[in-house]
Amino acid sequence: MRIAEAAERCGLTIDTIRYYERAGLLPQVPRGADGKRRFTAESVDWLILLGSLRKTGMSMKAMARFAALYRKGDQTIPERREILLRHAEQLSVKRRDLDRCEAVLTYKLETYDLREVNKKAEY
Amino acid sequence: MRIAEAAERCGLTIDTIRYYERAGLLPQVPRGADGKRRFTAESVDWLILLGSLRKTGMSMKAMARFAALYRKGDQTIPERREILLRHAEQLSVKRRDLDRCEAVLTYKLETYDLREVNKKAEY
DNA sequence: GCTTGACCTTGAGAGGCTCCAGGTTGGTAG
DNA sequence: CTACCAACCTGGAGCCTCTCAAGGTCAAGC
Repeated sequence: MRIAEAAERCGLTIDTIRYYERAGLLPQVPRGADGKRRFTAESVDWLILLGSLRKTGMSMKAMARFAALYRKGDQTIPERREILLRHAEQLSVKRRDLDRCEAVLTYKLETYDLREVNKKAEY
Repeated sequence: MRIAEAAERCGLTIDTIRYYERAGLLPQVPRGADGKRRFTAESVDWLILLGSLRKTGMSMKAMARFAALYRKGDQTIPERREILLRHAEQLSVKRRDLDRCEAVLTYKLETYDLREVNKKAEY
């Protein structure tokens, strides 16, 4: 498939995909006879993985490292495994950020409500 | 209190606080006779709110809008309320991102494990 | 043969920090 | 008293991650 379809399937934009390629985050993107990029189901999977990692805060540098390991072959699986495991831990940190924000918002909204009540009570 | 203490309490860096002030995200930061910024418990609360919003994806532009409303006084509370409510909805979107990433990671780790098993079986 | 649409590359610009150089001030040690 | 140090200040450069615009190529359809 071509870049437009790949973009739609993985949820990244066309520009971002090209940017990631330039940055070395994609393991070789073959081109058709027309010079245009061709993507397979696996490369879309890879993009989805990258997108997930990125959206949840992994840096491009770390993703580049991950991609480099991938290119080196299966003997790097233990290390890649480690990277993903460590990132999975980051997810709980992120969740805690969300929880904390939720608490702050709830509190803030409550104080707004209180003020509304007080205002009404004044008249 | 001074900026170092405020930074420690709200979890932002000193640089970020100054940056936010320049960007108009802080409702007036008074200075002492020495020309240095002074923060109160409330301004720390404000910084915590900003930090929470930022960490969970609100843009600085939106936060600037929020700050501008705040400066206009209590009659903007309904609108500020709306902004926070809408952001609270964003939190669930973020949570879904985390869930999706978790699923992707789990799947990926499983395939690594499978390969390990297969490799061992080959010999 | 001309237009249209999907792709291409290169490079600039935007958003959100982060860091650095160089300067001021206030308190403490000698 | 003076010298020094820590904590602050400002302005501006640099970095990361996109995002967009300009200008070019190519294939297909009218």
